[in-house]
Amino acid sequence: MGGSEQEGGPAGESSRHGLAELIAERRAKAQRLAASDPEAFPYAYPDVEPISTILDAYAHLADGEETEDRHRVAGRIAARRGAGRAAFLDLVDRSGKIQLHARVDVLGKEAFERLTSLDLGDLLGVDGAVLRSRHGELTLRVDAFRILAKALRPPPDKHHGLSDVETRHRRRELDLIANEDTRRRFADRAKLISAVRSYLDGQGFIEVETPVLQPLYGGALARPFTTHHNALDRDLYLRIATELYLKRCIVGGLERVYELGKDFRNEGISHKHNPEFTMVEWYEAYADYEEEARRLEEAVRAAAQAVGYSGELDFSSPWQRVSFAGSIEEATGIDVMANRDAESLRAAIVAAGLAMQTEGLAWPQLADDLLSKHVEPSLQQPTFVFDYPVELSPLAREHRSEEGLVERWEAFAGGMEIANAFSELIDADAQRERFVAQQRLETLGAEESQPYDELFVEALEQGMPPSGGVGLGIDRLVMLLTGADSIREVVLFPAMRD
RNA sequence: GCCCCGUUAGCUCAUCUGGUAGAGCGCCGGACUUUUAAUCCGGUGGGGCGGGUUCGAGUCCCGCACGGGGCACCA
Repeated sequence: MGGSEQEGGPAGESSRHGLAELIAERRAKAQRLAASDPEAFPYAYPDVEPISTILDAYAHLADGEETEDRHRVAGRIAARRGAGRAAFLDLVDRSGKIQLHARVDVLGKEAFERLTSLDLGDLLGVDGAVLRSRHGELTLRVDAFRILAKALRPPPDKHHGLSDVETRHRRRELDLIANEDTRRRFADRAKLISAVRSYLDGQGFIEVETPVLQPLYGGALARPFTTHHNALDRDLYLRIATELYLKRCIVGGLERVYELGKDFRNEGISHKHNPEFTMVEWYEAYADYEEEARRLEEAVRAAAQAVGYSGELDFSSPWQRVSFAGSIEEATGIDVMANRDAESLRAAIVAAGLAMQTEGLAWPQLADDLLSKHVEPSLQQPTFVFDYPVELSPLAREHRSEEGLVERWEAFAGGMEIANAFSELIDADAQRERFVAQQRLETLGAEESQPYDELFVEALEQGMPPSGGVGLGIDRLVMLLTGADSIREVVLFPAMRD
């Protein structure tokens, strides 16, 4: 539907007579039910079993076999067949779907008619005996039932479901009602997050919570959202990363910390980008980026296992490893390390005949563009890209043997970046210089740079142990492990225009 | 921000060159005691918004909104 149509006002309802009538029918039924029985809609319905446990427990039942085993289920009415003196209903809960057999000779005329006059989408609780129909469908013979809630609005099509992408994202509840795939995907998301937490917890990490509202943003190169604190009468930023605060926790001696939560970046929206997204960052004293690469492999493997991933990507260790400069040279023939200023790199790009915007870009942007446009899309299988230029990585420690590089990797899979890690820069004076260099880059045309964070530098001055840190994009990992091609499919309520 | 495509009933979809907009599901009424996209009969409901061209616009033109894809931006 067009987004311009707003619900609510009498004018809006009258222009959609059909829907208004449907709602009126359902509301009248709800009122009749309430009038006929003061307890028509109970406040609770205890001892409900998941449908799937009943399906599993009676998988052995032969066609036509009946039991007197009573079970209680509850869910939403998804379909209804037959009438007269017997009817079949499909009841759906979070775990699955089961058929109900309603018989007038079991329920009596009044209750039978009350049950069969329900609408698709209504919520129903049932006590019944398990049987398998002659057609082989596991079924509950309805012995007693409670109407739990009335759906005033019609549900999506019982067979075709809801396919309109816009409605699926704006009205996620309808998507969840109509599409089992959607329900499963978000259940998988929860399992994946739980697996990552559980992995880190098991490795001695402690989960911490650092400010979302920050006086100064940092830890990534991105534009922030700004907000305002009234009592303090000052502007604050929504965090773009948790990095700097987590490192202060490492300085403080917490040794292994992680935070899993939302970051906010005020940038474009795409199938890979939502303005608020979920990231886990972990930091670990006495480890370097090699150690963290191993950890990422383990964490992702745990996540893949948790959701039973069986797709094309091979997350079994060890992942492919390439170098930043080497992968660019292989893809484009350009040696970025031999062209260390914007002028000469731009010339090399032009000479190579690459269709790329180069005007006004500083060296780091040019080098990063080469990677993201000519290398990243081809990285389908999980791959680490190692050893980035120092200009791109103001928070990473200088490479132990390669001049001009830092010890940093990014992990890619499915043509997307999923993680980023460093041997952390722990030298306070070097960090101060990097911040200054960032400010200089900004004047050379960089859109974003790392703001100078004096409090962070002072924290480093307390002495920080050699450490490794990782940031892993949860939404993108969910995309990969559930086969979603858009981040909007793995975020329950993605950002949409009003 | 730019380019391309899309928007028809509550849902899923039709509607050849401009000429009274159809179906299935749902919902309402009726038949049916093992159906499963139940079936059968009858009924109900619609062109995203705003302009323009035309005797006549869902269809052609312009603008807007929203969505999808791409670019830019963005690790």
